[in-house]
Amino acid sequence: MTATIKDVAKKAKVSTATVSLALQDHRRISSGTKKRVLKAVADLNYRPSHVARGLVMKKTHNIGFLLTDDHFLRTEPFYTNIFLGSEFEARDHEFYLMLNTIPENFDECIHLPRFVLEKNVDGVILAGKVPHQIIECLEKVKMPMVFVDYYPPLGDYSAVLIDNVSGGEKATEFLIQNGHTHIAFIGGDMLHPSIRDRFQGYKLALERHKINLDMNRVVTRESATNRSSGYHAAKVLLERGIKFTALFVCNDAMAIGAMQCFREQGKKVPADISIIGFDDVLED
Amino acid sequence: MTATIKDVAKKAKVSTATVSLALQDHRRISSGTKKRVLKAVADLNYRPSHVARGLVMKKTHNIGFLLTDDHFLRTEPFYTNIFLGSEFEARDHEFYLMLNTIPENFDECIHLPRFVLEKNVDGVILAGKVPHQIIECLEKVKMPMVFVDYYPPLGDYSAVLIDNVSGGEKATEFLIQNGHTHIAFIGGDMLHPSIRDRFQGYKLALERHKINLDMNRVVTRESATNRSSGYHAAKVLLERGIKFTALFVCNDAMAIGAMQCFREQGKKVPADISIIGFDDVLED
DNA sequence: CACCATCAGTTAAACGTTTAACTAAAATAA
DNA sequence: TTATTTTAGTTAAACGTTTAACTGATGGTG
Repeated sequence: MTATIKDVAKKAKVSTATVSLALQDHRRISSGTKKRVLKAVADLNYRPSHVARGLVMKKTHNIGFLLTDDHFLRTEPFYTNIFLGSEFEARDHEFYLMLNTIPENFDECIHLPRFVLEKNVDGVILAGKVPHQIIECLEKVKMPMVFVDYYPPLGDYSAVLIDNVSGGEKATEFLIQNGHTHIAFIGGDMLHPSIRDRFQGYKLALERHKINLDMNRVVTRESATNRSSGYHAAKVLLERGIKFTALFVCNDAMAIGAMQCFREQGKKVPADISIIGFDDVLED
Repeated sequence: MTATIKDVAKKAKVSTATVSLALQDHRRISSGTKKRVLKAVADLNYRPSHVARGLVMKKTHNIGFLLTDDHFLRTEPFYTNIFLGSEFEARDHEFYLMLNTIPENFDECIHLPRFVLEKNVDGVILAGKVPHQIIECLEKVKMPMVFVDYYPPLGDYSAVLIDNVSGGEKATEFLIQNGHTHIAFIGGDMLHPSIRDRFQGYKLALERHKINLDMNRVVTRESATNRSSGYHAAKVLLERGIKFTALFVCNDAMAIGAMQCFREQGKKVPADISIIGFDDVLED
């Protein structure tokens, strides 16, 4: 089968310990021996077994990646991208990523991912909004955690976030810079902290420029944050018949939907309406 | 730390071998002892270590999942869905799935996934079209493989496929059944076997019903198979000014794009044009 | 009664690594 | 010279399982 450390040791005429140390470039091993070992390794096409190493080191070199299945399946590949990026980075550091989606209605710790139960990961990444239940469960077993694009309402955690307030502010600011004063806003699920923050940024920018906030130009009744809700929101906005020359949409998926609506209504983008989104998602 | 088999053995006052056997429900162990062991297991919240087990059994209970990164990132979550389904099924059988995306321009075996090199998977699933290079590499190391939604041009492999010809036939047949005789076809990347087969099904259905194939009703010049190419193809079709009351689009992503085009042009679906797609992808 | 099966478990080796503790030889210091 | 340190390795235990081979006890058979 595959070569093991013993085969390498035999071939290089040293002990397995020497092979192990040589591969770690340990100073205890002379450079001559290191060369011999490395040659044997190359000849036999040897790679240390992840599993065996994990067993003795009590480190699995695996990272769990948790998100709700609907996040994973979103048409807009936002979280898929985050997963992919994590995988690249993990690979660079010789880690594996194990994905585990969880149902949104995560009822009990019954569904605690196996890799947690089997201590098969050294820590987990939680992407997007996850049920609070699972956070508690993970905390109970002292599993190292880091959040991405979500911060739990209570507790003290490590998280990778973007500055949504400032982002929303900059987007709005950009429109103002371009001479717009009648700027509408379309939001989706306003329960989501990111969306709320972007709206907050929108308001701050208007305030700074002494433009007063007209709630007739704001549509935040959609419960989803996807294309079709963007489409609907745009329709609602048009039906109100109020003037707006620019539009800040809380994310790109909704922005795409909105653009589609405008196109159907014969409005040109950006000739008639300037639109700015958020996320850098491609239309197709 | 976590309980090991030794802790269980101690608590149940048996040897570790007995614990192991009891958990496998081995007939060598009396039911009384089994009860005791199971109780200890429950009390200590014990789960066998995936890693240690893998080491001795020479089975990792991991499955590699390989697809090209662009497949994974497609807006249309087709492969993401396949991945998710595989994960569910794997979970049911106590397997883990390790995803590894590969660049499309897979140049050399340099990029052979680590989990293959480290013998960290028992086999791999290859989803969608993958570079032939990697198939050869995997074959060289005798890695068990199964293809999903793709069959390599040469060789003899296990694969999970749908019957695209028959599917295309049924879709077209359905339109015919509903009284249509002027049925257009929109295709995407015609190099892809699945798309070609669906087109083949379209032709077969027409033939069976003595409707002759008019290539003016067929648009197959798009190189992509996504929303925007569907949009363009629909536009091309309309511009030809030829009559068609129904349309079979080779997949749902393109169908959605086509519908969008029709809507913008003021055509009602299905009042003016009946459309059938392929894949069961949700619009949003 | 001697012999053989069956039952219910235990012992110990094995899987492929890492690493603390040891050793033997060579170099340095006193 | 002897004592000490440094160098360059080796030995063996450990990680948490599984399982083939073994052990004793009990029961059945001729």
